[in-house]
Amino acid sequence: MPGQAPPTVTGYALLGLLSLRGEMSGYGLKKLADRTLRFFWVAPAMSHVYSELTRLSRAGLVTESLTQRGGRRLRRYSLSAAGDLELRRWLGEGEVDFPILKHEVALRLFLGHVTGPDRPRHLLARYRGQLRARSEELEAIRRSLEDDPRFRYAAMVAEWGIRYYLEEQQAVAHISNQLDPDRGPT
Amino acid sequence: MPGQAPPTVTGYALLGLLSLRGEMSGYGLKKLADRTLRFFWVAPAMSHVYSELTRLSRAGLVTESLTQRGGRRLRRYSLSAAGDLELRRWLGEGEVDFPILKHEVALRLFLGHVTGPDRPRHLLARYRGQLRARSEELEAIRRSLEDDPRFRYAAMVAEWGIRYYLEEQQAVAHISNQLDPDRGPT
DNA sequence: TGTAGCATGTAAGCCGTTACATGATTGA
DNA sequence: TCAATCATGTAACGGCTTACATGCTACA
Repeated sequence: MPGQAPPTVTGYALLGLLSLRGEMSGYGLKKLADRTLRFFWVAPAMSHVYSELTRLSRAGLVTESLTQRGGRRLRRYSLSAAGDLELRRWLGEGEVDFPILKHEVALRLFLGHVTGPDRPRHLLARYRGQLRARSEELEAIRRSLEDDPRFRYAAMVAEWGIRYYLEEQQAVAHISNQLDPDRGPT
Repeated sequence: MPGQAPPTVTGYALLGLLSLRGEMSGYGLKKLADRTLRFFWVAPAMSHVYSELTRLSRAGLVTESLTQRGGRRLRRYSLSAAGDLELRRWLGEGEVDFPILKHEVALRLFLGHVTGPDRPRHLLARYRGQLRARSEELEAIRRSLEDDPRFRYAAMVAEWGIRYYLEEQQAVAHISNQLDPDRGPT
């Protein structure tokens, strides 16, 4: 069977979540992704999780177990031996892209010459609030990860994120100062 | 003419570049994007720039001027009055998404329980080198922006980026320490 | 009794990519 | 004269999204 396309990065990320938690439903996987992957990769849409899981299953990297509970069919996925191997292979292998940032706030600051300083100033203020909210969210998650050695690496990534959000708040404060009306540009 | 889809964010970004620099070729726009947008939005593929420009042109937001120079046709684009208006409208309007980060290094650290600490440690070291290179690149760009009030906002974004790369280097150092063999996890 | 959460999917389409194709100009 | 850079596109396709469709279960 030639032309089996390798999984996408998101596919591997899902394999990784399964390796962390064991058997899960697509729905559960989505919720877990929202608590983890979302902060440094993507928050995949529900439908995307399902289609990705279908592909992984066809490739033999996850196994499905279909159960009936009441009137509801429940499909649980877990990492197959082949999936575990393939995940390890991918993790050990070469090319890792430099991170990509899609930062609309920065884009709008960049275009400040069109709007004048008021608009970026306002957006920066809002962004700061969002950063605070995100910080708290992520800190709650990090606390929930504490003291379980299995989640040690997850906790490190969470701390990295918290640190980033903090620094970002300071950067925003600094820029807002520069945009201050007193010392302000046109 | 109903059903004219509004430009994408990247479309607006290109309008913004035109507003900053005036008349440019698709090729020139791509090069400019690589020195600016790349750091906080995307580095659009050459072909993407052209197709986006075609759409903007059809929507009347940019005007084309086709000239012949030797055996080569040169198509230059500039912001139309409608484009300028639409750009201002968009910049002034609501919803700005929270930044999205696609961070493969973080993903691989997150999955450290699969590989053990050596692999993330190695990737982190490489990442640090890339961060240094990027820092220098961006610092050169920022210097090229100095002392021109038109580029004031662009310079602020460049400084923001430099600051981010610096903080990221420190974070990486911190994490690498935690992964140190002496105090190391399994 | 109603609603929030659990649960599983299909269809259509957009944004952006890589691969392919072509050729002129500048300067070492 | 050769390579790098300038310059303009088309075709195919991939990853991910939104909108749509359906229905069970727990609990207030």
